[in-house]
Amino acid sequence: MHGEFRPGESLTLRGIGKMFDVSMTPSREAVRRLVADGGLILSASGRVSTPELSNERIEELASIRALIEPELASRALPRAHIALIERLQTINGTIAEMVAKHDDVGYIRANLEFHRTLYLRAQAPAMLALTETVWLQLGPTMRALYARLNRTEVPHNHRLIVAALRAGDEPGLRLAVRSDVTGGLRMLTV
Amino acid sequence: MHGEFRPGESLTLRGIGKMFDVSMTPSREAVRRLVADGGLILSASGRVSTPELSNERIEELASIRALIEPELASRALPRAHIALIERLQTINGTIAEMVAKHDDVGYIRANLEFHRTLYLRAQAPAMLALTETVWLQLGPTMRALYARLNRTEVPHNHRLIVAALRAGDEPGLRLAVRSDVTGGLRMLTV
DNA sequence: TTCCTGCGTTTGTGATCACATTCGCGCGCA
DNA sequence: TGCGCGCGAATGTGATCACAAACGCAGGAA
Repeated sequence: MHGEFRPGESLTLRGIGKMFDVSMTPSREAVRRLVADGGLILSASGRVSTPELSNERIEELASIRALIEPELASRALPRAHIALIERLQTINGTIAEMVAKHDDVGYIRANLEFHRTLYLRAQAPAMLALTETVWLQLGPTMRALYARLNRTEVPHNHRLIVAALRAGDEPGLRLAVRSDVTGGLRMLTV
Repeated sequence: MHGEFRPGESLTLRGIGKMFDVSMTPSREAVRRLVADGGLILSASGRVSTPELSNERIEELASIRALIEPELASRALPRAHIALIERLQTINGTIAEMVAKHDDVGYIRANLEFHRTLYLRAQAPAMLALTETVWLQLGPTMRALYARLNRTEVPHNHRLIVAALRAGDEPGLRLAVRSDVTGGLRMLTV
């Protein structure tokens, strides 16, 4: 999910086991879970690798994000106290640090934390879980994107999201979230 | 997904293994996969059971269906030839049979097949997979519902869906799908 | 009757093994 | 130089085992 693996990277059960000092059994269970969620793909012969998404698939996943995430943001809006908004601004600060350090994985992690922090307020665990499933599928691909473009600042849409939250502007919030979600992924499709 | 298990039913790895004449290992992997998708829940001590959904959770899952499924139907609409529409009507016939036989599991299975057949035309595999994840979570609960109410005919909304497809009526299709999806689940919340 | 306490049984966990399949690299041939 | 064949290494699969934890039922105390 955080882009620690590149698209198409292949993994082995024994290798994963060594990473975490466990035997093959726990590796297999973890892999099975990730495969179920689309975070890893299983070849016909049972080999495991990170997904290499086609452009169509990327667009589809972006559509799903554009469908669900504005809804989550909208549900979070009535419950967004000032403490939450400040927390989001702090995370934006972290994002700025990651941009400065050119830490791609850190950037993705902080970016997703921004969204998750907001959506947690929606009190919609199943919807959030579904969204995280989509993030999981996009992880390796997002890494490939952010490594390519050279960001200089925090995404503009994050500031728009915070502003809309402050103003209680529901349509503005939906639009800002939608733009933030589709904006980054649009440049993924080569 | 098809409601073969009641909500809160508990399963054991060794028991599942016996069902399919395999050892614990394949059972564990299958269970892990279903747990990842929310089709089964894992207690703190590792015991496995089917989920007993709260009313809030049922409403949330219904919202997700109401959000995604009209989108899938809408994407399928331009590609819905006459052959597809006839296939949907055939499935409606199967549903009528299941109603007559009071076969709850068969009813759920045919009902989901109706939706899946339509959505497959949307050419959106990730979106369909997400939707099936939701169906999976609702499976045991749907069984509990359909066993309770005594249906006498095919759901009216299924006929509306077919009519909207024939007419190429996109707003009507979205509405019919949305009604079909939320209608059944509304009476679940006791 | 109700609650608590033990204890035997059931259950999940992680490790390990044998085996069939597949991969990938190098050799040899054209 | 390019292509196909073959063999050894690597990999996933399913089974089994030892062990610790949890469960659930029975018996006893209040």
